[in-house]
Amino acid sequence: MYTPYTMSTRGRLSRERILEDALRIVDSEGLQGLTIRRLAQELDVTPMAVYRHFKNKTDILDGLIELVIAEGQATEHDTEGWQAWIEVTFLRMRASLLQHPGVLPLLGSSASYGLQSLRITERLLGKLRGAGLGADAVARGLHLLVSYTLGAVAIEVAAREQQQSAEAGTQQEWQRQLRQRFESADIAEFPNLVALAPKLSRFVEEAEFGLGVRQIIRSLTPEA
Amino acid sequence: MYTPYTMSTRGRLSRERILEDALRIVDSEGLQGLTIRRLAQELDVTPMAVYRHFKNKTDILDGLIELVIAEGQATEHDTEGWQAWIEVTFLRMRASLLQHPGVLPLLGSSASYGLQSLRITERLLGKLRGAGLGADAVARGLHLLVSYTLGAVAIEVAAREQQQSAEAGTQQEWQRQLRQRFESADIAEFPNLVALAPKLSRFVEEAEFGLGVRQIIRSLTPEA
DNA sequence: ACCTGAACACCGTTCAAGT
DNA sequence: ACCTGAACACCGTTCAAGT
Repeated sequence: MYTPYTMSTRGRLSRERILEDALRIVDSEGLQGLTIRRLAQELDVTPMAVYRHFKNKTDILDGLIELVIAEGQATEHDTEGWQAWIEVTFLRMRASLLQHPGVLPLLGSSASYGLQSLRITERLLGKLRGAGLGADAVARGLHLLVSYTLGAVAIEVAAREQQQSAEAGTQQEWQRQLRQRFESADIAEFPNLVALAPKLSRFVEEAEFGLGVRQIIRSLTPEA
Repeated sequence: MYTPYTMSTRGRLSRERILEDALRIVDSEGLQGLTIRRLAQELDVTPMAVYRHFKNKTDILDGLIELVIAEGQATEHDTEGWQAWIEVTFLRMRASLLQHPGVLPLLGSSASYGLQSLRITERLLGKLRGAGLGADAVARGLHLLVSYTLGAVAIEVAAREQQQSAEAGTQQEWQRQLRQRFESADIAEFPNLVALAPKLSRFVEEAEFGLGVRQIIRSLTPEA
């Protein structure tokens, strides 16, 4: 029997395909653009079809985080030297999160204990222990690096959004607007912010993030 | 003319009173519990009355962040010594965010350029410059400390939620469940995670957070 | 100036039914 | 087994009206 509908180019539904479409929607329209109904429309299907593969919307959101983390392949490289390896790994982590800024708010909620996250953590712990660090230094080192990366990306995304909504195309224009805001404030006095604004606004660049990671790595090994 | 309704014990509407009620709802029911309709009900008012004071829901959410930051009074202390002062400031920041975990997802979105945030930043910059650090060290130091704090709190909140939803009352019970999950995983091999689990799960405590902050502070001053 | 009421265009999710 | 259709109890927000 020939059934043209089930043979359509879009193929059949699956967790994978649903998550891919969901991520595309989040990338182009933000997290709030992702609704079950909108997603179903993208999949050429009724909203309820999605519930055959995910138990609810939270389930989809948890899957999205895992997808982004897996896609990033943060630990899939063989950089020489454990310190350089760690640095590259976190640079990749940052890059993959920045590619999907919409999922960031999800990290602060409840997931990140998925299989993909655990795998990356396992590999990082292995590298740090292999470098000869003690158990305490390893644990604190991981915590410092992961926390710094999550926070830095969150700040970077927020800064980019501000910059966009302020219609400040260039960095110079954005700095000019920031300075203006500082100076016209109620208290009218943010001398340090004004003086350091150029340095502070540099932290939306990969190079500066890398310096931060390196500084943390350096602080893990008592020089001797 | 006596008009009992406007003299009610709840008083009149204002931005302040709306934000206070909104924060109470977020604290007790989470961010998704905060709806305009629910908020209006709490205020004994029609949903539309809220729109007289806030242009939309985003406006309310931005206000919430500022309220939490202001309430925290992170810089309102006079601890002796710049390093101790910085440490206390970030410990306070962590504490106030943990008191209102519901607002955390908002930090990763778009605000944090409000007046309260800028004031805290200004004071931190002043302290760091006063300690004799160069402009680059000050900028990177602030970035490291703020990023670390945001990330660490996000992880801490996620961990607490996981712990709660797993109905793991005690730390021991939680560790037992985690270990079980590692060992029953598909790949079945997370040796480092299993070995270090006790150390890793300690990072939901103030003392460990403080150690992280101190390590960053130490890395700012080239020992000499 | 400040609040109300009714309406519009959406949500996530349940349930019973189709093939 | 997998998908549909209709319905339920909600959303944020606009608009015109009341006092």
